[in-house]
Amino acid sequence: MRTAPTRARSKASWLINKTSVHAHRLLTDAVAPVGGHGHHFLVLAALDEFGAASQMEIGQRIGIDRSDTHAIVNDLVEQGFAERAPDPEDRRRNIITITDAGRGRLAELDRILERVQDKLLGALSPGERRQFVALLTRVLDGQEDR
Amino acid sequence: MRTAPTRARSKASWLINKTSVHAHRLLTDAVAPVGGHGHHFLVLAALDEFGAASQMEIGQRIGIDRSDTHAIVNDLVEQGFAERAPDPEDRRRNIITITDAGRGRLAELDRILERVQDKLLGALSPGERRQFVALLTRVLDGQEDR
DNA sequence: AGCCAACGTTGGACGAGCCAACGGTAGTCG
DNA sequence: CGACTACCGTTGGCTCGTCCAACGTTGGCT
Repeated sequence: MRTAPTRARSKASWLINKTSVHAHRLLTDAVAPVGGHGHHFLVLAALDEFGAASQMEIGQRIGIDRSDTHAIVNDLVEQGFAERAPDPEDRRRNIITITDAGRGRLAELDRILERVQDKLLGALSPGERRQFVALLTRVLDGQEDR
Repeated sequence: MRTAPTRARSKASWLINKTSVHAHRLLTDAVAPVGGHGHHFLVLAALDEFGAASQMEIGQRIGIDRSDTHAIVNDLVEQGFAERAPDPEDRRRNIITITDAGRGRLAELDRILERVQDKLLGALSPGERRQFVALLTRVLDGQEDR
């Protein structure tokens, strides 16, 4: 691997984009064998942590478009990891509920993703990983409210 | 903005992917007004730092496919920022050379990208930025050689 | 001479993120 | 009550970045 230009390697934006490609591939490769998808984990995590919610709310929480949320929820319902029911109090909405099988699936995906973190952050010590995640969180939060 | 699930926010892979979307948008938005492209900067930076090179070598350095390198070099040649000439010693190759105008363009894009870094890392102090870039570099390098 | 590898070029596949439009529902205001 | 507006889910499609396959040309090897 020939070295990239110094000017590029000093730009955080370039480092992030390049690393993101690797991270994304690690994630999809790790989750594909069990018939999963990166977004499945996010939706299940949101349902588990915040309880049943409308598709709109889920999409806002995990930061994806409502049309994509629709497709992900379809998958989860098909696989028995979530249930979709119309909201009796507001029939415009669907209420999505996580099932017991869904909680099991969430745990499975969580374990898989933890291994992905290990592969991704293998070059860092545990302390550095925490530092990295902390800095990254602040960078991301600084972007979200604009 | 509703908060994302804790499980997601603790995963470096998710943070990186999400931040990458913001970084990429900041980059393209900043570079579009001058008729540029993120990859233009990379190719020019490689030519400036390592001298004239084949398209293959450029692509390997900045980590993009040769077909995409082809398109980027086309742009740069059209705009007068680079020149493409067949290699007299190996006629399979093209030798790409940066022009004086190309060096000026590189400086312009570099200034623009520095402002992008400021927007992206606005939440971090100068010392934290250096730390962040250092950690990110190690993470990326750990992925490249696999 | 014959075979294989390298390079540039072209075309296209694939997924992620995003947007527009529609029907159905709820809330609001005259 | 009726009209208007806003919201949600659903469907379809657009754009861009990344990647791969195939081809013709050229060079190296035996």
